[in-house]
Amino acid sequence: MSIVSQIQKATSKTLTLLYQQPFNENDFQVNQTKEEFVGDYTVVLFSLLKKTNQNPAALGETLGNTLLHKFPELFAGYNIIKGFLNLEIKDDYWLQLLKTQYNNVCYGLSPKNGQRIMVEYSSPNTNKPLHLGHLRNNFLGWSVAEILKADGYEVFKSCIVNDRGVHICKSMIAWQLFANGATPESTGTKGDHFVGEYYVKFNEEYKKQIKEGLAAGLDEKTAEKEAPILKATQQMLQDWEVGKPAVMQLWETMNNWVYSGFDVTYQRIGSDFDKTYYESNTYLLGKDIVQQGLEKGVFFRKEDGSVWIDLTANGLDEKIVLRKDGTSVYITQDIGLAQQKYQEYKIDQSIYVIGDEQNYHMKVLKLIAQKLGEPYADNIFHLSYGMVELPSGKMKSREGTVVDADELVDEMIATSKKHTEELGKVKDFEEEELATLYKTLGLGAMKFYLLRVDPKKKMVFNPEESIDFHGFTGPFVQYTHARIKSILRKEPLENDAPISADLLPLEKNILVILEQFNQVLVKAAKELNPSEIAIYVFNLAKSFNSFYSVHSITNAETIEKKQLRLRLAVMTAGVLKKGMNLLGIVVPERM
RNA sequence: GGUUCGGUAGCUCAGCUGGAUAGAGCAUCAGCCUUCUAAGCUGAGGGCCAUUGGUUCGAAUCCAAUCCGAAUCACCA
Repeated sequence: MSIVSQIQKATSKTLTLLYQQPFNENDFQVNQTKEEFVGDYTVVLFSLLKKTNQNPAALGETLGNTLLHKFPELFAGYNIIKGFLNLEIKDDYWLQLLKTQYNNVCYGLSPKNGQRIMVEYSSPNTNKPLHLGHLRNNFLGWSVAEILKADGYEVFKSCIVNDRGVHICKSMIAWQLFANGATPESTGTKGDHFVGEYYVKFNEEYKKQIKEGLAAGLDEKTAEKEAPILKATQQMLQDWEVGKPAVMQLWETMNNWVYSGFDVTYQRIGSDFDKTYYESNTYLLGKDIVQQGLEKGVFFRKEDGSVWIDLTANGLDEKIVLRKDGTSVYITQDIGLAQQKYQEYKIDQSIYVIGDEQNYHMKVLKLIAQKLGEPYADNIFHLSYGMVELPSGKMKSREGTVVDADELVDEMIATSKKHTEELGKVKDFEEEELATLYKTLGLGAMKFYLLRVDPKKKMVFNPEESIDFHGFTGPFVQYTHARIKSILRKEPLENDAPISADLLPLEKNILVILEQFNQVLVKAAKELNPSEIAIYVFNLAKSFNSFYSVHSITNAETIEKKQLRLRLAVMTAGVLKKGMNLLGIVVPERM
C-alpha cells in the first residue's frame, strides 16, 4: 500500500474517532509537501473545517498530535502552516522500502487483473511512407500497450492496414502511366518511398489535368470530376472490386513493395503487433450487421436504397452505413471489425489509437454499436491524440511539408553519433556496439520527445531545431542510468551487508520518488498517458543526479553508508530502466 | 453556421477532480571537472496563466460571455 493511501487511511480513521462522524478518504487531500516546508506529505485542512467546526490551527494540532501517537511507526513529526498539516514520515519507512525492494525485478508493477484489452494503433495507408505523425501514433500505441501490461492487463496489439481503396489506386495508376516498369529494386528505393513517389506523381498530374480542363472551358467542379486520371482511378477501383486479375496483380505487387518498406521501419522503431488485419479482408464485414440493424429498426432505408442511421437525437447528423449500390462505407467495416475483434479475442476493452481528426467518426462508431445493442459497444475507447504540427501549421503530404519518418530516424542517429564522438567517452567500443549505441540514443531522444507531452494535445515540431539531448530528454535519463551502471561495475554490492540507519535529505528524496512508481504507473494506465511515465522518470533521474553531485558512493563516509547508497543506485537504475522500457526506450550500460 | 478541442516564461511543455510564493526543459547570464562518466550539478533573470465578469475563505484550475487558433460536420478512407 502506498504511503499516500496509508496516510489517507490513518487520517480518516483518526478523524472519524475524534469527531464522531464518518470521514472517508475523499474528504481531504494528501499532497507531497512543497520543498520550502518541513515534512514529506501534507494534509490540506481547509475542506475539513466545516465538518469539524474547528479553525485550521486547532484541527491541525489535534489531528497531528493524535496521528503521531496512534501511528508511531509511520509518523516522526508534524507542523502546521496556515491550513496545511505537514507530516514527517519516519526514516524507517523509507529504509524498509529500500531494504526489501531494491533488488525486486517486479518492483512497482501491478498484479494481474484478468482483464483483456486490445490496442489498435499504427494503421497505415499503403500508398505512402510513414511520417512524423505516424511515429507519434506508433510510439503512443506501443507504450500504452506496455503500460497496460505493467498495470496487470492482458494486452493484444493490433493493426489494421488500409490496403485498398482509391488512395492505393492513385499510386497504381500513376505507376502505370509514368514508371516504365521501374521497381524499388531497379531504382534502389525503399519500397514504401517508391510507391509514395507515384502517389505524389498522381497528384501532380491530376492538378495539371484540372488546369487543362479549366482552360478548355469547364467549370471547376466538372474539371475536377472529369479529369481523365481520376476517371481511370475510379475505373481501377471498380476493377479491383470485381477482382480483375491484372489489377489484382499490380495491387499485390505494389502493396508488397510498401510492406517490405514498412517492415524495415517498424523493425527500426520497435513497433510490433500480435494481430494484423487487412482492410481488403475486412471491408465486406459489417454488411450482415447492417441487415440486422434494419430489421431491428436501428437503421432505415431511403428511397434510393441507401441505408442510414439517424443520430440527430444525439446531436449528430444522419449517417450513411450502406451505399445505394449496396457497397459498404468506412464505418460499416469498422462495425464489422469491432465485432470480429470482440469475438476473436474476448476483450473487455478495445482501444483505438487514432488522431483527433477522427473524433466525430469514432463517436459515430460507438453510438451505432450502442444502438445495435452490441455487447462490446461501451468498451470502445478512442485514444484521440493531437496532430504533430510544424511551426507553419499542419503537415500536408500533398504540399511536401511532411517530415518523413525514415529521414528523421536517420537524422536522430546521426546526431547522437555526433554528440557521442564529441564527448569521446566510448572510444573502446567495437563498431557494432557503437552503431547500437547511436541507435539507442537517437531513438531514445525521439521517442521521449514525442511521448513526454500529453497525447491529447497537439504538439509543435520544429525541423529547424534538432531534438535535444540535454535536459528533459531521453538521453538525460539514459545518461543517469549509464552513470549508475558504471559505478556498479566497479563497486559490487554485498547483499547481506548492513546498511546505514539514517537518511540524508538527498537520499530520502530519491526514495520518496521511487515509492511513487506504482501510483504513477496506475495513473498512466488509467489515463492512457505515457507522458506521466516520462515526467516521472525524468524527475527520478534529476533527483539522483542532484544526490550524485554532492555525495560520493564509492567514497562514502562509512561502509554502511556505501552499502545504503549502492542499494539506492541499484533501485534507481532498475526503475529508470523499467520506466524507460514502458516508453519503448532502451537504456544503455555505457554511453 | 453547428459540434468538439485548445490559448500558461522568448520557444517547447507541466500544473486544470479548486489550496502554500504558478513549475520544468531549451535559450540567455553567472559559477562548478586533481574527486564514482560535466549528455551532469548549483544559482540568476524572465509571467496581467487570452480578455471581462461571476461562484468561493481561496480560481491558471469551476461557470458565463467575448476575442484568437485548430479539428470536424462527404454515397473519401
